Amino acid sequence: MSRSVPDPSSTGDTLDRLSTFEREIIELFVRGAQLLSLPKSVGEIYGLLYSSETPLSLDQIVELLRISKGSASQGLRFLSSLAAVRKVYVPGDRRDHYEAEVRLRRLGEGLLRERVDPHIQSGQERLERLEVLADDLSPHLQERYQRLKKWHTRARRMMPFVRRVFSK
Amino acid sequence: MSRSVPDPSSTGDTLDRLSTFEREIIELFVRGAQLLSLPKSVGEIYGLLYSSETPLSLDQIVELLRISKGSASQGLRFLSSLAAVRKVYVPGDRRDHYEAEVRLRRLGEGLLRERVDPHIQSGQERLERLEVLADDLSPHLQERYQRLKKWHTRARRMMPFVRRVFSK
DNA sequence: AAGTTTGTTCAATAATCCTTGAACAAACTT
DNA sequence: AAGTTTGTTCAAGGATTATTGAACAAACTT
Repeated sequence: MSRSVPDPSSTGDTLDRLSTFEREIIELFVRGAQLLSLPKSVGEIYGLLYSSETPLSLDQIVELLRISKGSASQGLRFLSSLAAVRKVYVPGDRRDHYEAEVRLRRLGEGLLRERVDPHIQSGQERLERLEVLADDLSPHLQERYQRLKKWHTRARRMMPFVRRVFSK
Repeated sequence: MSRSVPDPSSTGDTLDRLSTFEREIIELFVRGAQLLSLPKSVGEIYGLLYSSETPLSLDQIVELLRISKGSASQGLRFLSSLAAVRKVYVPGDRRDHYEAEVRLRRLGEGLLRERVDPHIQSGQERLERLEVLADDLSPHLQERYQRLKKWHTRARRMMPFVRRVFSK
């Protein structure tokens, strides 16, 4: 199970198992996670799987990243829910192994589905519940209400389009 | 300085100064803030200004939302940095008054400029720093590196396009 | 069936982020 | 110039979120 070139600058007993390059890749995804306000561990796990040549099991991830089993388990579950990682069968090994989904398009789809769509949906419902109140409102609030509805319609119309940006 | 219809169901001494409708609008923006992982107070302030007929001063905001002066000040500063609110001159009043930028396009521009662009920029730099290491890498890591660069290029190319989505 | 491996759950802790309020500065008023 | 109004800053506290690790369950092995 050969891991790639270890960093010579690794310190003492830590005996890092990741090359400089891999660590840089991971950091890149950790920052990406920040941008999306996702936990650091999620970025780490995805980054590790992104750079790994072979699928990795939970305990390999735990060992390489030095995070707890709990974090790894939860992180993998989250990433699975986005379809950002998938389980792959490894002959002769009982453990689940994971690999990264590297097609940007699929990543985008998962994120939109899990994190944006629900908000658009709940905003939709909220606006609908306001509809009944909207009649006896000041002209100003009427205008603002109409504007909100317009935003919302546009957001909904935009979605399939945004999805397409990720394609190809 | 007439505020709009107070909610009849307001409880005791609180004597709410916001109508049901306004409160609903505010909650809508609080949820929106959540989606973007912004502080609740930022959503509240924007929601209040969005629904307000007249520009409001800091202490009016403090009073209406019952948040601290500090929160209001910081929230307004943040919203100003996005150009999501702007100061307006109110004759005969020494205080700054704020009103909401309600053009979706402008809001989108501010958000992209302040929260997305910097990340794309720093990712850019990070990738460039990796370039030098990229030569003596396993074929697999080479491939992943190329893919990352492709993502990045696409993200950059996408930006002006995304901006345009907000227009008109 | 007893023991092992594998992975999940969840309560406790750690880390992070938001809010408050008091102290301060700047600009105006008397 | 002393006092007031207006707004900012920031340390302390509160609230929220992430991570850990131990207990547990399920599936396999001997």
